[in-house]
Amino acid sequence: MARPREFDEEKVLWAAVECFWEHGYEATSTRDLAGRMGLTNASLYNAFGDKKSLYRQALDRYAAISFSDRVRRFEGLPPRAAIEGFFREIIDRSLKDRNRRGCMLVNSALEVAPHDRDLKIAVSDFLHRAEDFFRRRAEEGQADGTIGRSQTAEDIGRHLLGVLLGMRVVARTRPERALLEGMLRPALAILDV
Amino acid sequence: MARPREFDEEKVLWAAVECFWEHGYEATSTRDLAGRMGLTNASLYNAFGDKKSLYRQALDRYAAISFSDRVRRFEGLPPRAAIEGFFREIIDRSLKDRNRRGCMLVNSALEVAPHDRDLKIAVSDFLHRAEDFFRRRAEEGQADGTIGRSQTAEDIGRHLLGVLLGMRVVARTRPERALLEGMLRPALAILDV
DNA sequence: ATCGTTCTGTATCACTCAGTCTAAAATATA
DNA sequence: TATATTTTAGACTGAGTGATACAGAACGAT
Repeated sequence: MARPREFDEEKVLWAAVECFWEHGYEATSTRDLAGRMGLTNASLYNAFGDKKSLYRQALDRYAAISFSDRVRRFEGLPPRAAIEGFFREIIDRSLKDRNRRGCMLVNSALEVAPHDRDLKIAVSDFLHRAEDFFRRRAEEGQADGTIGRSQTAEDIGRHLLGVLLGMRVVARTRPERALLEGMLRPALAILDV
Repeated sequence: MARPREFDEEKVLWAAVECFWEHGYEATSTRDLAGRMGLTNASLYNAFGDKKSLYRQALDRYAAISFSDRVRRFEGLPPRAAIEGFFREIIDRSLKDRNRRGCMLVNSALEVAPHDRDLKIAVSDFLHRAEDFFRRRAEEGQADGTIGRSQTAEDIGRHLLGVLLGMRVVARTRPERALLEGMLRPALAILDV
């Protein structure tokens, strides 16, 4: 019925993800965004609403690609392999990340979630999902005897969530392999039978 | 020889700490700062230099009071008590923190350190000091037999640093006692003989 | 072909930003 | 009391902020 979009919504949204991911919410201006997304200010507001709405859409897209997808790829594996593989991938990604962008979800947990109700709920939900991923793997491993019972599955889930977030923080300031792997080693030892 | 300052530098600097601590660097304007510090824009620039310089001074002050002081209070205790006490205090503080400010050092590790060389060095230094605190306690505990040797003192230091940072992240979005304590429990179990 | 809708580009809005300038006010020394 | 020095107060700057208005171009439906 009307004139169609000239741009690829997926592509330009991912450009927004990269802006917000690297510089955070406040330090990214709508002009930076329009420039990197390759469209005008008017088109940006027309297609994505205001800045906060665009941030939310970018965060959801990031989460779908960088978090939900990872969970999906690992949750089918044997419990220990799932946990180890998950962390190994995080470490490798962190060390390859030349811009030290870290994890957009963690960045937003500190910068925007404490001051925005909607984003707090969204981020909190992702933290829950990461915790659940670890807890379920622990439950499975304890059931099939590949993971020990010295700690409850709940505590293992909470603990691994903590280690994951700690890695994400450290990776933005001290992306060192020895540090990240040394951080992980005792966590994996807890899983031993 | 000249007109003396009308304000207490310590008090107004602490007001700046609270601004930056709660809202971060970008979301805090120099007018917010001047207002909360109770002095004019000109006095602010005269006394503390530009915004970045003020942030650095605020961060150093925060670290001295909230980090260095804590390390000092616990490093004399028996190793296990030092580690446990350190974490218990973090948990209690996090749960009492109604504004969910978290830890200013961690906040700056994510927001400003990745984009500023000087602050990166400063924050990295604090991460090293936290890691060293835990590692030294582990060394002492392994020497006197109160901490097990299943993991090296280096890895214990790295791991506890990770858990600490993870707690600080989680506390800003999900400040729940069960989560924080469950996160810690397996970490302390690693210390068992 | 025309109408109605939605797009894009430009221009601009009112506002805030970090930072500076000027001049009056205040005080220690001489 | 006179002078030198520093702090105040508040107006001011130019650049940048998020967001909008408007005109015209591009298209599908009729």
